[in-house]
Amino acid sequence: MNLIKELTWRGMLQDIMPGTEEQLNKEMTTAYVGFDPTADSLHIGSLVPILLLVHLQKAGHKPIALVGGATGMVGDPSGKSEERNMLSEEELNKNIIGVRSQLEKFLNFDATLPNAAELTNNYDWFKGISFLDFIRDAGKHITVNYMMAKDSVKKRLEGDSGMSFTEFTYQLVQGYDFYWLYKNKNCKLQMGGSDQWGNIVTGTELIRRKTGGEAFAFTCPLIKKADGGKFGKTEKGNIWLDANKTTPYQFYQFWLNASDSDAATWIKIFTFLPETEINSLIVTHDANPADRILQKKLAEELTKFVHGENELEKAKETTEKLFSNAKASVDSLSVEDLASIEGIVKTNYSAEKIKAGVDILSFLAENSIFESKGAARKMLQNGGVSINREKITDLQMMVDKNNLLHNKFILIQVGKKNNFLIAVE
RNA sequence: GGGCAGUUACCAGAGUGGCCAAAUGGGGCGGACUGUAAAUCCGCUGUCUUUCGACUUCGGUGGUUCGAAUCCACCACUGCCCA
Repeated sequence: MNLIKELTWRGMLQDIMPGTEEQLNKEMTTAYVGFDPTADSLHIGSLVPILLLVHLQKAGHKPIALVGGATGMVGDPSGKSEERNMLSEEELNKNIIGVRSQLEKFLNFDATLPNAAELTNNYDWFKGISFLDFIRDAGKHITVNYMMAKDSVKKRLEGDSGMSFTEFTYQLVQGYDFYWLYKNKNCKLQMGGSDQWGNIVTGTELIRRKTGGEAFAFTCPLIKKADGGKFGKTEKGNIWLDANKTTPYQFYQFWLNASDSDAATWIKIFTFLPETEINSLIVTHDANPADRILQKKLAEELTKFVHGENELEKAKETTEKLFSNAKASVDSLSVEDLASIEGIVKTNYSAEKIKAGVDILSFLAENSIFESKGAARKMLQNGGVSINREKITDLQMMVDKNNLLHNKFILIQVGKKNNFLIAVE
């Protein structure tokens, strides 16, 4: 399989350095992608770089995932309009462990393979390099003029928040990573998001000047929504790959909610389905967009990829229960149905209080569905709250045992998509 | 070290003594329409609260004033220029 051709039709190729394809065709090539340990889990924004590594390995090359323990301490100015806050070392270490364990799920680390994946942490080599060593070894080979010409730097110089020396140095630090991997692991290729292009090129430049060797690079486009919105953010923040932070159900829902135009682009990027299959899916989808064939397939494939078959099934079941009969009365949900709903917010509530009756505002606030009664009131007035699928507009309403489903549950919806299940016992 | 400009809510950005919880735009949330899309339209968006009202906000601390985001002093931070 030709990696470059594969990535091209999938729309995963933005910039590519001349000679990269030849290099890949010539021999098994080692390539790396860097991941930022800014949080203890990766989110779906990191999914594309991960997929680059997976595709690379599938094509018979050797992937290295680099966790930026050192670079994380510096802070990448790319795409940032302001100086970043520094993470404490402790936080950083926690994050590195989290990120590392996730990457392990997606790549094949079987050491018997010639192209087994590898994980590295650039802190391992940076910790032994002194500042003086660094500015002599790396700094001497790259001019400030060169570094200033980078987009990430230029933007910050033109802006009005300035840039610290620390962040200015970032590209050199990242460049040194590439050089180090080139020298020690025969890594000749770096991949990443297109915002990384500048940093990556500094690396190839450093390699060329220090060793006279040749290194290559390509980047993938940054994923955007068709309406220009930020990808991967919802009202609840990032979509994480960690099931504890974003449940598989929420994860599944995120993809299911993709717009038509996004779904067609995303299914190529985020799934491994072959071109012919995707094309026919698109045709089917266009014939009847309301069925959302693309969204469903996208959501299925990805949830399976990230969380596994089991979790996918559960996510689909929950979706089925909460949405497919949304118009039907709640009575159609059995005790088992309700008890086994997974992935949504569940809370317990005291049976005594229900027996006595609670006013709706207190009830919503006490169950942390809203932060305060005031917030609950506003939402109620906006017509955004349903109890057991019936829209509530009466602010005085009392919640009591008549509202219990199967004597035990209360199903609350805020908006169309936010479901809460209260178990009363 | 010197000079100049600035710091307002999630972001951008108006407001330069009372009509300011603070314009406007973006973002976010909710509603209508739909397909759990997109586009469009409508509402909400400091906190708490029985929509009364109370409380806390305009970098920080003090002050002037009946009254301060607005005036004064000092401090902090940021940017630009000079050394």
